[in-house]
Amino acid sequence: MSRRFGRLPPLTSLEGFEAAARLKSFSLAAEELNITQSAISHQIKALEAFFNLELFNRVGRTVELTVAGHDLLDSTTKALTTIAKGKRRLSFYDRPGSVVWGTSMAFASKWLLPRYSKLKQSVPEVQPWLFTHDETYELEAEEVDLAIWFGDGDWPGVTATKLFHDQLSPLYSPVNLPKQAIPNTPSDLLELPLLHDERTDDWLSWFHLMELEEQNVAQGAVFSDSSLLLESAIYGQGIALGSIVLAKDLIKDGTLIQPFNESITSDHAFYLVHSHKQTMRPAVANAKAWLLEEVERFNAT
Amino acid sequence: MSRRFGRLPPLTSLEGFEAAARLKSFSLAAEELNITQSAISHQIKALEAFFNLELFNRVGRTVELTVAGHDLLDSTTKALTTIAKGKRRLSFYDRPGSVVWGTSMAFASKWLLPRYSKLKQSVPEVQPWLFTHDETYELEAEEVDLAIWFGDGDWPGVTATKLFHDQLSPLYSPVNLPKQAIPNTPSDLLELPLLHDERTDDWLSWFHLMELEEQNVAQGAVFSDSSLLLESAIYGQGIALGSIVLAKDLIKDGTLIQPFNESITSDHAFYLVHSHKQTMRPAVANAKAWLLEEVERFNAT
DNA sequence: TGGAACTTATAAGTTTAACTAATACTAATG
DNA sequence: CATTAGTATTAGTTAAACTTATAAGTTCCA
Repeated sequence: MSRRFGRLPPLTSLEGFEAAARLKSFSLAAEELNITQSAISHQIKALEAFFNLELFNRVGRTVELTVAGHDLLDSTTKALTTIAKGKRRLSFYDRPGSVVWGTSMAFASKWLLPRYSKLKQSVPEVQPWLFTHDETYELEAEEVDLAIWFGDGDWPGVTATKLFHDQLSPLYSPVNLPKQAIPNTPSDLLELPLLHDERTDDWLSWFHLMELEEQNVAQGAVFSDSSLLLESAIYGQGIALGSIVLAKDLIKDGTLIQPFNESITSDHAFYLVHSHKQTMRPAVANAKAWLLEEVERFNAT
Repeated sequence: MSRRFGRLPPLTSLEGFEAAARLKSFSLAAEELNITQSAISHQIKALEAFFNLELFNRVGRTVELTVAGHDLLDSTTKALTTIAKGKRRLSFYDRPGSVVWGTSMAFASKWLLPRYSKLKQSVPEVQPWLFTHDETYELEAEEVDLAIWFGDGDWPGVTATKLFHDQLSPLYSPVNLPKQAIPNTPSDLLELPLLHDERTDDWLSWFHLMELEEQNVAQGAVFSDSSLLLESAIYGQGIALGSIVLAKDLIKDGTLIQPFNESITSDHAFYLVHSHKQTMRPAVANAKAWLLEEVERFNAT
């Protein structure tokens, strides 16, 4: 029977090599790994013998990687990173309830967080970790078990389940917005500070939907984060063209008022995303099931 | 100073773990790695102690991975694969001229191969390895140094340099096509067998360009590989709507005739692609430089 | 039902790879 | 040119990895 990976280089030496290559010094590498400089020297020598190649040029009292050494560093770093991440993943099995979520600030604060107590009730063992990040795309779903991304659902290498389409409609605070400012007709809105999403032509689309053409909507504050947009509206700083999905709870309890039923629908949606390559811990599977149920319930109301 | 990857698990044990997990047997793993069953047992135990987790359920005289074990297998396989590929990359430094090319069959046979002797002249030390593959996308540029891909140039994680846009025009063999069949006007073509690319509406586009609308072009052979398409035309089997870029040499030496100057231009182009993450061996850099020069010369004619 | 055929696990001893200590060597520095 | 700061080497030590031998448990089948 023949091995799957052929004869591998001495794996322990790779750790020393990586440190030496990164720090450009055998001594510093030795210090970092709490072994002697001599040990590093031996490790490098073993690797050089294995590959039958010089990995470092010894110039004076310094060392620098050869081209081959550089090449080896690439794959070594990648491999060790993979192992380190794997170790981190395994550490979650110690705390069997851990589920690592990756979501935008807005989704976390306006949807997920308000439902955490329900999650706790429904799946008591789940102990969530919440990682928020600005852009939908940034993470390679490696350390995150479940992510919520906003987009068109077309991401390679992941499993994406649509949760809900986003819809935008004007929203204001009945408490904090000055009484005389409260809008009765769509054109009243033009008298108010308009609060914008990053896509500043959304307001234009909305007025277009209401058959009010060619309005000047380029006034008012712009928020990169739609959670801040809603909060600004809550503070009475104007009228937001906000997500009625994210604001649903706030609308229900009267914190925000949606004066007109009309809303513009985005072609983007919120998706539940996870790696289809990685193994799913039981707690993660439970949390996923809970989320999908909760979304269904949410969509039904 | 603290280590970059934290304390790593015993790396040698990972190889044993991978084999045991894959083969679902400690004994078979031992056989594969030419060590004893006992050694595997110890390795697994060491890993289980390190992670403080069961990696296998021992059921009767068989073993099966736990969920955590499955998870660890994911990252271990990935890491070991990376190391094995890294080793393979380093092996090319032994034969310092090796350059691994990845191209489509068509580009290899119609463009690259005819120029190999020039490459040899210009960069004598280069010893090329040619990997052909059907689809542009399939390879993660890991073992391939230089690839030529056909597409829109928008691929993540790689450096892509445009070589030339593709253009399609009718082509036939003056020798093998029956004399009476030789076309004088575009509409003559409709009397001949039309040879197609996979995108079978290209012929329609060409007739449209010639202001001959709504023709029935759905006759004749279809080739998945544009190299075969040209060869079919060379054999006189019909008239191909072929790439005048790939066929340039053949047109020049009279093997193929391009009866009309008009050609349709694709929005896709040929790109030279390589990883921007991986280190480039000197021979690869030389080969790249040669290719770009050669393409410039080719485009100038 | 009992024992042959396979497993994995364990205890004890061995080998070998990895590491240390001490020192040699070399290049840079002031 | 001595000092300092790095790597290399040699020889010896330690600890990890492995082997041998055996135990203990399952499965299979006569």
